[in-house]
Amino acid sequence: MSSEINVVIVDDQKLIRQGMRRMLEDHPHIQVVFEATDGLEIVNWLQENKEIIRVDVILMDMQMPNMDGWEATEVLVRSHENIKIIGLSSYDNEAFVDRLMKSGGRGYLLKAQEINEIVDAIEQVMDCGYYLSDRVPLTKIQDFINNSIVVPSFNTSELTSQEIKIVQLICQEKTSQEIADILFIQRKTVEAHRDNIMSKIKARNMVGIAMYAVKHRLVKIN
Amino acid sequence: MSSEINVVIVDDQKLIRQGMRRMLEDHPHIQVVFEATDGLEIVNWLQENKEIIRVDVILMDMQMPNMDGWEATEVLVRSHENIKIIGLSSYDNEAFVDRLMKSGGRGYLLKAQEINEIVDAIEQVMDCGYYLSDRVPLTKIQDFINNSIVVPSFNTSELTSQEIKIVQLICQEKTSQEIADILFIQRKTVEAHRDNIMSKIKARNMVGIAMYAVKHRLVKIN
DNA sequence: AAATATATAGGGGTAAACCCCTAATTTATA
DNA sequence: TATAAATTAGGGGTTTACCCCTATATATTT
Repeated sequence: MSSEINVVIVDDQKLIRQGMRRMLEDHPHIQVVFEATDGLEIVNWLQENKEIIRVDVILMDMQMPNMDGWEATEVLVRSHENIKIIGLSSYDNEAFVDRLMKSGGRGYLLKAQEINEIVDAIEQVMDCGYYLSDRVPLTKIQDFINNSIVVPSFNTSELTSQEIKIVQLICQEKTSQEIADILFIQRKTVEAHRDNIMSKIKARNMVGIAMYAVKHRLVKIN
Repeated sequence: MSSEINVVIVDDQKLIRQGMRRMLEDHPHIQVVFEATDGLEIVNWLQENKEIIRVDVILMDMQMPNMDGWEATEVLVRSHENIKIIGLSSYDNEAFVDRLMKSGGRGYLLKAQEINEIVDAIEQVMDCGYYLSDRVPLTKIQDFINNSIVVPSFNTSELTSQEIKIVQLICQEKTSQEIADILFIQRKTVEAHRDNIMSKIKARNMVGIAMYAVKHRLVKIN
């Protein structure tokens, strides 16, 4: 399944970028399609090139001028939800990993790590959606899996905040009437919203809505 | 005695499977007869091929979608008692080892371990029935020897494999009729299964089933 | 051998979901 | 300010989900 993965490298150090690119060149199914020197550059570049070039994975340094890796990740997961961001850092720091994952990152790598593991990470992120290195303590991983909520402060997705409320209630197995009672609106209104949601996200039924909510982390999985 | 050992590799990562297979190819008395990507696949495959191919050892990853290594082990030690299952994981976690041994596993290996140790483990399991790595504290080993009763508690994943199939199709937004057509059974049968699933997992509707599937990782989230 | 679990399938009814449609008011944005 | 988007609500029809029930064959477990 992992055929032709388009990767972008974001790091302020040229040496790192080039080294990474070289190493990835040994893996023909991985294409480095762009290099950026900081968060701002990649955000702007994607804005202009999103229609032209498909980007699957971004290898993002954390410590960078102008806009650091965490900030850039927060911005990009909202505007380019299908791009998977893997953090890159010299520091094996738990708080760093934490923050990145909360920002919407899909994995965290150390620069000291071997190329195999980087390729692994890219492939695993493409296949499973996430990559968590062996080093990351298990408790952290479970923590992460359990609390993988990111309540979209902003308009994350294409859904409005009222629609998101309805989506969340649907995920709690509420019927339209129950949702109406909770939100003090009419059942017909809930149904109108629900139908809108379905056509927006191209869902066939409420299960589709629930799966969307999970995928876009609109709900907490206990 | 260890002549011609038939091995199955179960891991969701192709890289791991292929690497393992390659490494085992250097040992001509070990044959890799099948690769599966998750617990469900190996359970189903064995069901269909138990008469045709003899399987001696299964190298089973722990963290997998659909049905994880522990669940699969619990199922398989019941239905195929002569197959010896060696756990495989990236995590050197005592609780993981514990749970696997309680599920009926015969040994636990780290992916980081060298191929020699993996071959060792396979041979030792064939000869002695068990393999416990040097890392495992001695007390643990004695624990196992003393309490080497396989406590197959129950169906961990309270769902049967047919039910899991239906759950997965529900998560793909299929209607009962569509599921029936896919599984070559009647719509009424699918509905009976669905109702059973709902009462088992205490779901109110299909969204509840989808959320359960997510929580218990019966489905992959892309 | 008996009890239990699983997979199968059907009858029949109610409520909800689903899928069209229109349309008013409010809020945000160009 | 004009336009667009969001929120609200309703009419009406078809399909599906949901919730009872029974029942048989097979497989597994005790």
